[in-house]
Amino acid sequence: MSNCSHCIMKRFNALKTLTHDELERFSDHKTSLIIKKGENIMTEGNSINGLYCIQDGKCKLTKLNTNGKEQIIKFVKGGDILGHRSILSEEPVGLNATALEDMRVCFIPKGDILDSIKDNPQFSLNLIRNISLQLSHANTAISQMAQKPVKDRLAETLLSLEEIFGVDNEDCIDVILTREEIANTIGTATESAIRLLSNLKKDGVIDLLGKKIKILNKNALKNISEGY
Amino acid sequence: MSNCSHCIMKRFNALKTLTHDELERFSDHKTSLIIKKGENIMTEGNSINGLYCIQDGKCKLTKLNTNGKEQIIKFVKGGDILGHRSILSEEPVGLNATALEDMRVCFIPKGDILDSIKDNPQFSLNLIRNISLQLSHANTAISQMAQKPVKDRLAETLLSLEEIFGVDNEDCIDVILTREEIANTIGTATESAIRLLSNLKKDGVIDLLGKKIKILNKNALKNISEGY
DNA sequence: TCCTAATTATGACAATTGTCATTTATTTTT
DNA sequence: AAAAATAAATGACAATTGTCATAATTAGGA
Repeated sequence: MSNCSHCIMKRFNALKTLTHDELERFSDHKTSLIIKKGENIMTEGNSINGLYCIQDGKCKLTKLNTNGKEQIIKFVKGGDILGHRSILSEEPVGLNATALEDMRVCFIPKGDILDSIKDNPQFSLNLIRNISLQLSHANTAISQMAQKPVKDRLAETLLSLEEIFGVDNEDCIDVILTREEIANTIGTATESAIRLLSNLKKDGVIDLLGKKIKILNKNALKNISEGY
Repeated sequence: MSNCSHCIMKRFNALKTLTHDELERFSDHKTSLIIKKGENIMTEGNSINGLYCIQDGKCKLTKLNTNGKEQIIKFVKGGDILGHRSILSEEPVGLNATALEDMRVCFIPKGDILDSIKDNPQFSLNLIRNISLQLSHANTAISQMAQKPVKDRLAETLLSLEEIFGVDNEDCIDVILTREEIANTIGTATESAIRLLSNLKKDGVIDLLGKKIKILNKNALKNISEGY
């Protein structure tokens, strides 16, 4: 099994402040998992006793609404961590993390994380910053969901997906989502999402190649996302 | 000037874990402020160098959208604290805090807070939990804004306002908001909020006494908020 | 108090968005 | 490769929500 000291994860996020010794301790106790597309890493309401480090692959964080609809709150990819909020707050997990493709994930037991939090103030501060930044993003999302029309939110979401996942060798946004998942991200009916995507294509702002989406005119999208 | 050791604040939130010595230190360095209705305690984008303890009065936390509309993210009242997110994350303030009525507020300099965070792990953990809980609420709000119709969101908001502020001696929700502020909370046009409030009154679910709102049938509101 | 300004309320209409039905295309399974 | 299942696309229509105009009411200042 690979060693945390050499893991790409330690270049990212809060983990980059961990010492060699701490990483060795993680190595000794960690377990590596393969999560298949469609499976959950974490499930809303469950409690967890450790931190998940995403080595590779993409997943969606979702919340099931009282009306039974799925809302996608956030996308997560290699280099990100999951579960730290739940560890720190000692609350159950608030969101489902569902793999969008096969994933490689490491699980580090809660005890080791708490030890590092105690010993390494910089580590715990970075965890707090991570949560704090998420709160800031969430507040922005509330505002946009509440006040922007669906078309603007779609434009915003496409830009944000390219920002998060980058583009592949054909300049398409490098993530595969169903139209339903796009609809569940912006908070609209699947048919509406499909129609608005078609309109954007007709206007030459994006191109649709099967499920792949290519942004042709980023400025136009930015303008649409701001209501012009 | 009053002493933090005897302040009602210390019964609430993260502050309840502070020691007598810490509270004395706070007392020595704190400043008391009166914030008039309509004035800002904090302003979006500004940096702050301390923690605000709300002694008395109510305020709204808002975000200005790119389209110029105000979105109300959260309501805050006596016993709550403001600014800890910004202190911990070392980022500028993300929201405007605007007084809904005259307020009494204490300001405790950042240095004292950071000292307590370092010395008192329980205090810092409680701050994290506070932020973490806010994130959890924010995620729920995203989901509801995205997927629930305006009527449902209004019902939800009325219940939540009564939960937060309680009722006065006439059983009205104990906060005065304009129709525009209600609209900015649920994310709709002022006229729509007015119309839906009128409908709820016509249906006998609430009563409207000027700006005061009285919930007559909490169960009916709960059902509406869940789409029935 | 009266006057002015702001807020609340309501109507009429337009724009947006959702729902249902159906067709076409794509993916998965056999 | 064919069949079955799933997803995407589109039309028709209904429901929701927003905008603009205007009237009624309330609040705040001279």
